[in-house]
Amino acid sequence: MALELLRSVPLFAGLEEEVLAEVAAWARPRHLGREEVLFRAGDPFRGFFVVCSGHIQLSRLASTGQEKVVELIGPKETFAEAVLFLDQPSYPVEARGLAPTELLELPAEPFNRLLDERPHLTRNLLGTVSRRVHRLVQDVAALTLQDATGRVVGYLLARADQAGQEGGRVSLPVKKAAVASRLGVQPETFSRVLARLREAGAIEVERERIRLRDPDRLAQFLP
Amino acid sequence: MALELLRSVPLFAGLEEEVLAEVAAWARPRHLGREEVLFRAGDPFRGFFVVCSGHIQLSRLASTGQEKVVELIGPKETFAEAVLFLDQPSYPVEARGLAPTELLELPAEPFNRLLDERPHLTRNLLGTVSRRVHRLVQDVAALTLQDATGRVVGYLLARADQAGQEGGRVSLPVKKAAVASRLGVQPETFSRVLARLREAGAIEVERERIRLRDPDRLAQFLP
DNA sequence: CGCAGCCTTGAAAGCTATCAATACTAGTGG
DNA sequence: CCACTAGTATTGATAGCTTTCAAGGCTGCG
Repeated sequence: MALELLRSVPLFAGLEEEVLAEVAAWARPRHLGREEVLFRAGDPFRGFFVVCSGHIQLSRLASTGQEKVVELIGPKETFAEAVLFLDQPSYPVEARGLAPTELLELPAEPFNRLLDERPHLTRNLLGTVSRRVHRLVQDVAALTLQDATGRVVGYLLARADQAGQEGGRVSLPVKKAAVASRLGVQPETFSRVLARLREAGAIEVERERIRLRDPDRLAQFLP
Repeated sequence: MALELLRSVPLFAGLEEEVLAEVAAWARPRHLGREEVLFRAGDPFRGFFVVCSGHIQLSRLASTGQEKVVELIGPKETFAEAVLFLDQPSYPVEARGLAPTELLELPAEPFNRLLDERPHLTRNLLGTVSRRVHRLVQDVAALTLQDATGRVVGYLLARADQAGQEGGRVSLPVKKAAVASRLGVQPETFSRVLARLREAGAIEVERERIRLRDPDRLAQFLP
């Protein structure tokens, strides 16, 4: 049920039940198949989204055909909220499903009105967008201050923290090429880095499951 | 005068005079010398800032001593607004003056209260932070999809648009090494790229002033 | 069983960083 | 007014990392 899910989304944390219900009433369920495009860069803004299950890839395309994955979005995460407030509301990236994915679409207009009535929601939204700024700044720094190995190690350690899985088990959310692009690396390089970490005894790789067998040794690969 | 300046800051655009006056009353003037540090990464958040004159460099330091300039802030621009809304309010970057700089510091607390009373201000703030997200996404994409030449050309063209100086005159806001770092390039590479563009007849360089003599030819250097 | 997609591995090329030296500028003090 | 100096920018040569191109291996599905 939509309401159930919304409650666990940080953006809606701490909201009164009635507000939550109102949001849920507006939310439009959407399904997205594997490799299916939700919107393209430049499309006019209609609303933003909450992921219920599955994974979304936000990417930017170069004129050469290359693409860079800007972000990978998983369950209970929102995306495109910041587009609401741009002067020219059009999506700056492309969104595509990486697997069969269930979404909720939150249309711009009713949400916009709700913001004016509910300061708490607005405050949450500012927090969400601000965290995104923070993460992007980290990404920019990582892309210039760290080499490929450093970025991969940083990603693994961050994911181990966040997932909180004991024993340092990390599982890549999507196919490796997408993670590689997210980290600003070619798939081949990503594979080679993992191989080197494995040979060094820092990790064990089995399919998309990675065990951080020696986090300290792993951390030594950071610049 | 502070009030005069605030009026021209996008963040405060369209606000009632009384609100503007209130903000101005709280604003604390600060002076920053060349290379003087305003705050370091990790310092507890006290407030955010408006640049009156001069230039600020926001940078992130690696453990190796290297630094990456995340953003260059000029007159009438604000920075660190997004830090207000992080769960753990501490500055994620270092701010340093690149020249003698006049600032206004807007302390967190009174501002926070004002936000709850003034939806318009909150809306502006969301717009400002969202634009920052947008720019950062562009930066991330540029760092991975374009080579050094592409990023320099992109920067020159963007600055020519924004400055709106006729005849395509661009002047670098600060010393070249800072601009280079902002673009994710070493100073030597930046110098070489400019030299190549000059030899190709696309630009003329004189000190920190650059003339875009042939924007079309310049654009051909983009990937 | 065979095919398609994904991942891995190898070799070579390209771009950028790094190290080093020189030119240049601006600000300082004689 | 000129010489000096420190900071800044340019240029050259080399090394290193990553990308690119190519081929082989693995897996899951029809």
